[in-house]
Amino acid sequence: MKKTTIYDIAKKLNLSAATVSRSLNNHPRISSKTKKEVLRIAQELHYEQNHLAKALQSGKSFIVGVIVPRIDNNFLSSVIRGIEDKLKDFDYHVIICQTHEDEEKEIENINTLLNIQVDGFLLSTCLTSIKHSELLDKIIKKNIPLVYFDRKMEIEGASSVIIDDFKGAYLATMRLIDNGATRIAHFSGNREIQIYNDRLNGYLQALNDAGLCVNLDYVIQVKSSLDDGVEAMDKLFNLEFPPDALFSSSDFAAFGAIQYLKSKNINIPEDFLVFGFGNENFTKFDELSISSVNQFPLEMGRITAEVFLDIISKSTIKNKVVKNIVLEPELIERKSSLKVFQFSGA
Amino acid sequence: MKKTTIYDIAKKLNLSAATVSRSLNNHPRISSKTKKEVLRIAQELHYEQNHLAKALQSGKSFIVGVIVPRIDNNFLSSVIRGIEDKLKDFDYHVIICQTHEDEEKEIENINTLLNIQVDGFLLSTCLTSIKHSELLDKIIKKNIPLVYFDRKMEIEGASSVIIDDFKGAYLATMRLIDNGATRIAHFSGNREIQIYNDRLNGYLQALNDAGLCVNLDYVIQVKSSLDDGVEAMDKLFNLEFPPDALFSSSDFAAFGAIQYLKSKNINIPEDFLVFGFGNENFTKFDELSISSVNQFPLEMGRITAEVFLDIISKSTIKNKVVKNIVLEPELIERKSSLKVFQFSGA
DNA sequence: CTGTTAGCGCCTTCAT
DNA sequence: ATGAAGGCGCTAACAG
Repeated sequence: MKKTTIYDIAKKLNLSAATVSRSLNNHPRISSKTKKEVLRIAQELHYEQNHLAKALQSGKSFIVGVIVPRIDNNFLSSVIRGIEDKLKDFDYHVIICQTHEDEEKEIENINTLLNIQVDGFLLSTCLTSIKHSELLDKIIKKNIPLVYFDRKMEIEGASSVIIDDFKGAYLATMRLIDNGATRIAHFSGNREIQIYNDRLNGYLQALNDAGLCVNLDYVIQVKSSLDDGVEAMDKLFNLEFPPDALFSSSDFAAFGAIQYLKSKNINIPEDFLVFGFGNENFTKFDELSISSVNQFPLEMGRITAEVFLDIISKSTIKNKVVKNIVLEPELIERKSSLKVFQFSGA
Repeated sequence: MKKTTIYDIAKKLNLSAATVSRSLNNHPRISSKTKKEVLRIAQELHYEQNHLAKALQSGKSFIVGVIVPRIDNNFLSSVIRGIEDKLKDFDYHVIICQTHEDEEKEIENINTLLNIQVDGFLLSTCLTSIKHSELLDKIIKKNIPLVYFDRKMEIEGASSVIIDDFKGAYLATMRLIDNGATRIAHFSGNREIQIYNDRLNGYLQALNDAGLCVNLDYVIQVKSSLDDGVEAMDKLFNLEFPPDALFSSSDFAAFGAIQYLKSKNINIPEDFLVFGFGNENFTKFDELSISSVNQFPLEMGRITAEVFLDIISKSTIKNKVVKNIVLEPELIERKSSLKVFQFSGA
């Protein structure tokens, strides 16, 4: 059986397709009698709007493209959920693309989404070099809303929703210091990516403010993976003076670090303090109990979607809405960074 | 600047839009000279095909909908990656929806995807009751390819790509028995979902074949989460005769079980053997080293996509292609299920 | 309040 | 080998 269109229901009611269309869209100056009839017949005939036709006609696809490094972690999948939850009330659909931290793949994804004419880009980017600014400019030029979340780039005309990574890092490091650490190592990410650079700077600032000297041997760049955490920890413990604490910009790497420490029978938090970042699901489990920084992923997703909707609805050709939102991080302290009481006789 | 269409390039070349369209689609009876010119001008004008128009015209959206319980685990995100990798070579795009194990949400997702006229459904379903068969029938009636992966339902006309869950469970349980376990507990999932039922049956069959008696107190239904694993383990150890091994249909729950055991100073594998299912990333780490069943997610995704492409290309109105593929599981044995040698003087 | 017309961009008969 | 015409389903502009 053929799909029913507005023409079918127009014919049945001796109306024009335009009137049917208007009725369906609840146009103000259509008699409510007509509207009711149209609605009735529409149901009767199991009418369903053809989004494709509407999209072609309106120039909008009602699809937004979400590009992330990967989806198999709690943080990003929660952000995505936040985005979806918000957007579904506005009839937008979401296409998710993964870059696997590969810049080429991200370019490819952007082009694909450009191709299917998404109405907006929501990006947690892994792009670093400015050689890609051309592509991003294309998005801006085409007036497609571009909202970064978590990981942004500085692009004229792009919006962003991030947390204050510097602050999160600063506070986390400070907690380690407060709790007695003096030789704090740091797992950094790719420093061309702003969040990792910010976290590094927060860490450095905290050391500085506490009057601790910075040992660059303690700063190691890792990928957000357990393997890298293990390996990096091994490096640190082959130094002449190994650290006594770790602030990791990745929970996964922190997990790896803890694996390593346990294998060496180094006790946490008695002998070594650990603070992670991201508040991944596994951090809260007893055996790990990793202190971490909460980035409020659901909220971040929701707000990212809201910024997009704002741009869509309020932007004019003359006046482009651009929002840059910074969320507050929250420290979640678990066993791994607990203060160890020293019974110094006094 | 306006988007360039085939008309623009037709005008520039004094050709008809039809010829341009044919050239772009590499139609056989267009002179190669014309084709070349069209291609040249197309590039010059930065022509990009309007997918929406093509979709409207062809009745195809070039989008396939993927519905999964959740994306934040290794198995499903890898399957999705496999799907994407395969499909992108055929110009199909993927929309991912999460159900969070909520049947209502799955229905909602299916309706949404139906609405945007996806060209196919790739489902890892959480639907159990047959009350939904109506909706699924709608998909079949509309002749939209429906391919289940991992979790299937028995629907006339639907295809599926799954692993042999029964066999995986049977073999895993058998290994535990071979390695000395006699009181093997099982974490089951929702048994209305076929994979969990199959795994349960594999477990039961193995016990039976080994001449071990079944103790239903040892079979506990859990969600695929650490919390549930901890809780279930607590239940088991409050039994008069606690088990000496666990076959869990979820790695996450197995992880939880191990957390519990460690907190009780029960050593693995000396005092207790564990076998999981899914080969999640974390299973391979030293502290855990959980034996598990590999489901070859990348391959499963690829094959699922291939089945879809097969259906698309080979199905006729008379002859509907239906494929049901069962992959072989692979046992991955790690420390958690190792045989413990008993020095029985003999 | 409703009808007519036209067009979004593409492809596909049917001609030539 | 190419052109002309029509239509996919919908909405917006212009009438009345």
